[in-house]
Amino acid sequence: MEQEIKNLIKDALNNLSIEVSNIVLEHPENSSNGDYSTNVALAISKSVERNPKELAEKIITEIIRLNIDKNIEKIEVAGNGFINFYLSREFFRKSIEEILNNPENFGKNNSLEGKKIMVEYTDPNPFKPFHIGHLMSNAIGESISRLVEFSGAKTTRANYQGDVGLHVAKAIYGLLENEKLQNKIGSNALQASNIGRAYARGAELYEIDEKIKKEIDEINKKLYIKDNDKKDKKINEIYEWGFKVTMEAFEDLYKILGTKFDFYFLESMMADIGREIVNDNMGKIFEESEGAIVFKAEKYNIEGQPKFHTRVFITSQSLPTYETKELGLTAEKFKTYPEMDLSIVVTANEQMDYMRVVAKAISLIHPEYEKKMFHITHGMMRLTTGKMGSRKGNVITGEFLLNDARDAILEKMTDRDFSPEEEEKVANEVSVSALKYSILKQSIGGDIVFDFEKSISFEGDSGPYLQYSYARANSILEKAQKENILPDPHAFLPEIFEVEKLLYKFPEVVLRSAKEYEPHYIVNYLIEVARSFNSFYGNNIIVNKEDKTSSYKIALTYAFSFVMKNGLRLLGIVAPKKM
RNA sequence: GCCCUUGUAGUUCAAUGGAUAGAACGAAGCUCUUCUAAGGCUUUGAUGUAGGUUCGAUUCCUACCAAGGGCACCA
Repeated sequence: MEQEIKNLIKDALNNLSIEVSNIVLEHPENSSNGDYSTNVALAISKSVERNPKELAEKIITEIIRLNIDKNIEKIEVAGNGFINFYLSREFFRKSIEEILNNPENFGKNNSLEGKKIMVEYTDPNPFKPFHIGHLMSNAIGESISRLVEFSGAKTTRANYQGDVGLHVAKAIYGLLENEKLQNKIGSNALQASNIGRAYARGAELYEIDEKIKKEIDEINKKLYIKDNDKKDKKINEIYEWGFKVTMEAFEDLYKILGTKFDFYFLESMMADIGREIVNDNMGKIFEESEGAIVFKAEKYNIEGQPKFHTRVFITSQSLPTYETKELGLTAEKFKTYPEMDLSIVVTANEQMDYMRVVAKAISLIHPEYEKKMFHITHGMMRLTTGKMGSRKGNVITGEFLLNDARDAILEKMTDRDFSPEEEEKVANEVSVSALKYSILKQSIGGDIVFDFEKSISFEGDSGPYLQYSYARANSILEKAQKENILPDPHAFLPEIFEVEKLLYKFPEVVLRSAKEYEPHYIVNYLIEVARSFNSFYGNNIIVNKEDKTSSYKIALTYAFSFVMKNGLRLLGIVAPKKM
């Protein structure tokens, strides 16, 4: 429709001998200003030295003279010279029909058709808690994965995890100090939370006790021993158990969160690969400085662009830094998935600067990778009570949040007749939705001030509100089936509802969201759609044998439920039929 | 000091250079013998400061102020 109207305007301008390179057509915020609007008369009024309102009138006359198809009800001049297009009943009727004809695919686009994309996100570390920061990365990464998938890309999901390093040694120290924490009974989550506690203890002592600091450093060195015979048996045993149990606990969480990774990359594997790359490029890209091996990226600064800086890749102790591992990781990704067109990495924005430096180094080695790497950074989770850090132990784990949200939801669900399994399943789906929604509702660059109460709220601006709207629609559809009234998008109904004016826009919103990697456009759109549907629901009796237009209202309800379901899926949220 | 983010109702967030700057929470009121009241319907309130570009600026540019992050051997 958008293109048709644009062509119409273009032809009209042509006939008036006015040339315009780019016609802007948008949806007015307020639907009383029409369904589409163009500012073209305002934009060109100066260059043609005409009054914009008069010009707009002329353009409209010309459009009407040219052709006015039955999708357009009327065209008006408004404000200072906007031209507003009002779509017809017939257009909205057809758009409902279109949704019903292909519900699964409604909203898809082919902007990334055939592209192969890998998205790396979540990245929790074994031996450390899975906290709300990881939840944030997971929600964003999963949604972006689904957005590019819905745009035609073949998408794979990757997770990169720090299985070596000081944090492991700290956790192991904590476990050695308090053997009770090594209890191997209970769920993965329970065992993992004990390990998390051991980590917090170890991290605390590392800061305040010199002697313990040395012990932990010693454990760390032992962890790097590769020869099986020389390994410390006890430490090794704890490591194997701890690694397994924390990784499995993460896996349990991914299941609840709705993520399934295709690739797991471990930091320990990347060090050697990265080191080799550094060695191969000594003198060309990397150089020695103060005993360390560094990349002096500032040599590549470009006027007007953010500046690079020097980063250490191999320390003077001859240990590879994170930069080197990242180098190895990127190489490994392209090796694992050679036909890859785009490698997206989702991390917090504190990593932005050094990722730029690493990316620069990589693109000097592999110029063909330069355009294939994309780093998406999100803000930080901030607590209303202050800063959170896993070292300080004041972390809110994903487990804890999900459990709490689920308990609150279970209390609310008492009046539905669910089997215990169903109840558990739906409660999980609703709690995930509450949390994901509170993360995805804002643009991803900024920090999120995390309010526990609000994050599990079910009212107003929330994930459960969207799910609830879907469940209500579904219950109407069940009733319609029982009463044997079939949906009919051809049935006549003179009134055009607000919800109809929104439903046809879904594909545009998806496209924009995918192009900008911004799930919040979907969120805002779904809230608007849900609100308009709830209003429609409140003011109309939809299933009614006496009402000849009932079958159209049911068709509309179907269309809404399909859009809502597809939209929620893009956010990584499941839409339960009952709640 | 330099580089990135971000400054919008009391609070948390929206607004591809457009019209009367949208929601939600909070507060006040109304609404279930109709399909899920986790709902609907009313009322209330905001663009950090100073310039510039533009027919038009929350949006773009410059300076300042404020918050957060980053800038050599941590990740």
